[in-house]
Amino acid sequence: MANLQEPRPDVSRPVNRVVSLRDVAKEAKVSAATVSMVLNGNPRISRATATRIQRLVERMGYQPNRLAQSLSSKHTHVIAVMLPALRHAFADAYFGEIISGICDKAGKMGYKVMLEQAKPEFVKDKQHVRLYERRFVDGVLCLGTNDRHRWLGDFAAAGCPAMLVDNAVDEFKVDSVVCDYASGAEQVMNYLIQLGHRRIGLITAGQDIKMARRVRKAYETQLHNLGVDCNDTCIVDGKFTEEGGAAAASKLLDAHPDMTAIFAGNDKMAIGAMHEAVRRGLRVPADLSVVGFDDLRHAAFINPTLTTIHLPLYEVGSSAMERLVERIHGRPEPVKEVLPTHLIVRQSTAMAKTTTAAPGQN
Amino acid sequence: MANLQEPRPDVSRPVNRVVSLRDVAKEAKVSAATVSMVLNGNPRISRATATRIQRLVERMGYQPNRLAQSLSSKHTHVIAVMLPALRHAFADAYFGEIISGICDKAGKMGYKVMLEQAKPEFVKDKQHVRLYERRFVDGVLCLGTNDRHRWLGDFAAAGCPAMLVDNAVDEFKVDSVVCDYASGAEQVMNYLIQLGHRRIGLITAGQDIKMARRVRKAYETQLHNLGVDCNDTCIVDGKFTEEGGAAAASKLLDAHPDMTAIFAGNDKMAIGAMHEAVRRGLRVPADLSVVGFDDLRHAAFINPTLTTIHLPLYEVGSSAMERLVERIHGRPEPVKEVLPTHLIVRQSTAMAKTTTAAPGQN
DNA sequence: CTGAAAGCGCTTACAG
DNA sequence: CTGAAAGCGCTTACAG
Repeated sequence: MANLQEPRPDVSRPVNRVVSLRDVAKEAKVSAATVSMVLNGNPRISRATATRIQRLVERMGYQPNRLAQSLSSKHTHVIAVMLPALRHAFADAYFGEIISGICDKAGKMGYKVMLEQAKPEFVKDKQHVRLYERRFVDGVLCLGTNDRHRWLGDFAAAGCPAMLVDNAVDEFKVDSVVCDYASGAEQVMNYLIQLGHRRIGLITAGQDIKMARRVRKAYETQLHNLGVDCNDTCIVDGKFTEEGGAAAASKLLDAHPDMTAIFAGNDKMAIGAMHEAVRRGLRVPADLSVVGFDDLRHAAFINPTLTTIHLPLYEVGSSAMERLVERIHGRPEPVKEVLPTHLIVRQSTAMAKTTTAAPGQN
Repeated sequence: MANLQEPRPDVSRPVNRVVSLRDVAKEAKVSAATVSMVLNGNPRISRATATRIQRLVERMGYQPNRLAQSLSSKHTHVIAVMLPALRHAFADAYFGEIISGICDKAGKMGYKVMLEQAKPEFVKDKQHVRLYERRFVDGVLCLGTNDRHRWLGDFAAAGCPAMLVDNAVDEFKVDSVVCDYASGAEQVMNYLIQLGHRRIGLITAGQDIKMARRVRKAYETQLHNLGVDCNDTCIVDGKFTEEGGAAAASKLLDAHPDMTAIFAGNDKMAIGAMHEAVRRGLRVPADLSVVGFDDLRHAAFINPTLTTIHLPLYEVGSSAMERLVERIHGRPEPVKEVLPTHLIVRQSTAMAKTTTAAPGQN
């Protein structure tokens, strides 16, 4: 009769309790260390024991507690994505595309992704480094950075692996993976000039962002080489937004009624510019050509569809993730990766008016 | 002379090693438990010791290791956001707006947010529950779900706090916070009918999504009450995308050349529909009124600007986060929250052609 | 090839 | 009001 007690569940171990490494070890009559090594593929364990234990793990439905794993192993297998403190950062197709690349690659590499926003108090409290110091993550990917983000220097100081995504900052030695903005801007300018445009306006934004400065630089250089004088009234800040783009276009068109083309530093500003042009009764592209930069999804669905530079944002995210993990694993060389961009010609651009008047031109 | 050794740094403790609870305790000449309790605001510790230790913590720059904290305390203070397995889920303004609300609220509540995508293999391997079982997170927020997502039932079975965001599923008892889709659709239909529209097409999508079914239901009921016969050729699936919306509009306009209004189940499809209308030489809104659903940011920046239903997505995300934490803390009552929606009238809608012909109407 | 022990850095009862 | 001990669930040397 006393034997009847045996199958009774142990009170100190509720039936539904999650099974631990020790439970498996006990069941297999080996040490916890052995089970751990089997799970981690340590070749020291004999194939026989390994398969026997693997089966048992399967059968018992054992799931390692990652807190314990990480506490022991010192690796969290989590990385943080830092977004800028913009109200619509998460709803922004630009960041979304990068994050998509990051998450897909992370999944494949066995990493999890934590989302953070670089709000003022957050960085003031050094939370961005705490993320690493307190063992939330193994490294940080920074999106939407600019030169004023002095907290970027904190990562190196704390020994936290970090990488800038689609931007670079000279001041701090931080790794980066970026799109080739300079080449993109050159392609736009070459194309517009080929179409006969001379009076070309630039809607720029974020001159504290190195990549944006490169676009402006390329624009100025091309016009300069052409002998077109481009004073500052040809360049207006559009704040990266549709509203800003519309306002900037308004300023440009007021100052230069003869303007035949507008090159915007991103698709959103280009869309705002087109909006403003239409509001003024201008036809796009007949009266005004508009070019964007980004190739966001809906650039192909506005009216007219937008000529723009395609940025390989998904690939930039994916590659940045990969490089960051290499850094985490101790790769010493600094990373400076540049991915190619290319022009997508759609409906928002046409020959400049003056040139179309010339005979023999098609 | 032997005393000279004392200040020499202990070899077993590298100078740069991160300071631990024990280091603080040793320095303060109290037990680790005491320091821990001070940090956790346990009132058992005298004010004197508490402030003394707090100052020391500050001075030594102590940062608690959250892995150790979580392993002991059983709380991770992390929640997961599960996105659907769509290629552009992260770049989608709809999800972005919700995530924004979630992250802001999470930050305020001391929670971190982990990003996951419900890819087929992910859910097949039960990774969505593992997230909880393996102690990555304390709970899960599910976005973009539908009736075919049978894995939603796994959360309850595993005792994992979970919540559906902006959708509900009858089959499983999962909490939810949603926008009032039924009321939104009613507002659209009332408005269009008031404008004199009778031949109204519906571009729908995701009939395996309860919220989408509610929109369709409201559409059908309103037309039925009006005595307008609406056969199935008035309802076309647009797959939630611009392309799908354009194709759906094409079908609708082919089948019903007399159609004066199209109501799309989301803004993207509405934009696609407008695109198709313009392609056919129809003027929006003069020839065809188009109404969207979502009120995404760029709905106000397309041409013409889009009349649509505003969905409080940020608030839905924020509220879902709050409710989830309540659930994690043991709140027993199931959550079914519904947030109000409202019509935003912009430029894409006008009086129906036939009615404008009638005298005395304004 | 495997085990026993120590340790990761906290929190939580249990004493006093 | 505070301390010593046990424990969270793993991994990593150290032995043999």
